[in-house]
Amino acid sequence: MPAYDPSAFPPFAVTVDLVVLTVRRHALCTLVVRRGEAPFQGRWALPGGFVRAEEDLGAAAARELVEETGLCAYDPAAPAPVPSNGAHLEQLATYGAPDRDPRMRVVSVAHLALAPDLPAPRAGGDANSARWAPVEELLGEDAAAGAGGGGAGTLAFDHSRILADGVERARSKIEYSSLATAFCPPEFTVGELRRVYEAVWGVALDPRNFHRKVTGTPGFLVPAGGTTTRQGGRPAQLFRAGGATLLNPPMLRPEV
Amino acid sequence: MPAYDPSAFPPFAVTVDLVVLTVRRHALCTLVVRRGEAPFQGRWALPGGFVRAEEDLGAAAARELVEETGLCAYDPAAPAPVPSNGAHLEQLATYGAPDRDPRMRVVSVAHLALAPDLPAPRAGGDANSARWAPVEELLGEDAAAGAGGGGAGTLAFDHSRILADGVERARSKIEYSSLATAFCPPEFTVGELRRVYEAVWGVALDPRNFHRKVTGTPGFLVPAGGTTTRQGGRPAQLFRAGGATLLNPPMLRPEV
DNA sequence: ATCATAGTCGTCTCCCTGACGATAAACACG
DNA sequence: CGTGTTTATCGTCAGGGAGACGACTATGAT
Repeated sequence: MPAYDPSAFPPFAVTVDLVVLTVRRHALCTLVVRRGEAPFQGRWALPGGFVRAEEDLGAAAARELVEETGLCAYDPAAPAPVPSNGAHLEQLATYGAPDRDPRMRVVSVAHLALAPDLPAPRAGGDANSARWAPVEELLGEDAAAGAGGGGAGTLAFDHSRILADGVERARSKIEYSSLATAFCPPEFTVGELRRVYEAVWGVALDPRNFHRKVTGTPGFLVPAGGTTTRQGGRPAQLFRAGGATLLNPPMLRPEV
Repeated sequence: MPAYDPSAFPPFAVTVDLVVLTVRRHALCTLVVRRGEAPFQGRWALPGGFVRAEEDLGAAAARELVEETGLCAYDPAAPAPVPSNGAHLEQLATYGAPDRDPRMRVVSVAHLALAPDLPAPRAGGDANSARWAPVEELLGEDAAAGAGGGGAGTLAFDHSRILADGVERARSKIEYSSLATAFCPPEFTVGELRRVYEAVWGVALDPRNFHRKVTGTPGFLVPAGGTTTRQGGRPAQLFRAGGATLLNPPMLRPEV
């Protein structure tokens, strides 16, 4: 085995790609930007960019998140003071197939961000080249776009795979953590939280059992001023996310 | 935002580091190698190495695994034919703090490998510079080594963090998947599987309830010839891993 | 023969969950 | 102003799974 030689290593570019998920109009959506350049020109892609020379991976992801959405990533270690435009950010996985970028060897550290519903995307200054796309539309949950897998509306590079991995991570993680509150504004109702679960999982949940589960789990929700708001029918109690991060026992998504 | 310019990117080195876990003598152990060079010379570190120019990340990890242990990583997609010296291999996370290697900017894609108990480590030809170290000894589950966190026996670089993340991944993943069988030989008894859980979680489990759970979960275990073996008392039935990869409902580790 | 060690089968109770009835509090109508 | 609709919230009930154990079985060690 060759010795660890700092001067003889293959040159890599390292980027971060972002899977930014939100719930809009009862559907799970992700932020995509239109490519203006050579490979996959005109196709939609996940936002991302190069990691700078003296920048940590998480910092690069947070920087890209601000540039693309204006969202401020909050540290999971921090206590309650979540800014109103805060988003959950975590590392997802790293993708480095030799041919994933035809121009050169690029290793991309994908990150997953969960954000509450936002007014409109602003692509770092360039408008209309970014949008919230329903995940179902991009992934075609039902075997999209004929043979080969490279359907019409599929994302550039291996971004479809990255998106699929990010969505699956989000779907499984809200089972056993309180992460679903990251999709909600600072104060929210039980019904709003339930609609988040329904949108992410793509299923319908029983309102009564859901209410019992989330209000009965200590530390999950704390009443926020006991106030109410309206969204249709009877006013609902407002909550904010409690300190608990782990849901035990978990709330398993219904099978089949 | 600067355009995607392939010729102007900061130079990175990309490596893979391996958290190879196994269960030896009732204890969760990991493979560590002794560093012979400049930074952290003489300290123990996780095995790893550079990703080659035309090599996929997973391939690089599998190559390192063979070089260090002789273990052959099997693809999770593959069916039953698991080689006797096969190991589970999956990507863990990527670590890229700017100062994690004092010599240059190195981004390391850590991987997690789970292997059955092996005779003895062979460090790619170099013996006695590799060993199976009990995880508890390396991580000091009980706030090891005074202040600062850089205790006496701690690993080089940020490898203690990587190891901790890998161990936590393994601990949580055997809850809801059949991954614990990766620590066992192709044929094993329920008691051996239980001792794996006990070693990984560091708890004692009720043999009766454990037996009921694993034999009652369809697809988890399949009887292997109905044969028996001895390990002390009454002979036990032999099983091999079934096709099921997900455990539903999960087997949650006891709290506190 | 007796003991120690493991494996395996049962039982009992508690808690959680899914299914679903019932009530409450707002709004949109006519 | 009543009625219907929508949503929130509380209750009830049956079934399943898990923790706590008792009991029995089949080996080897003494």
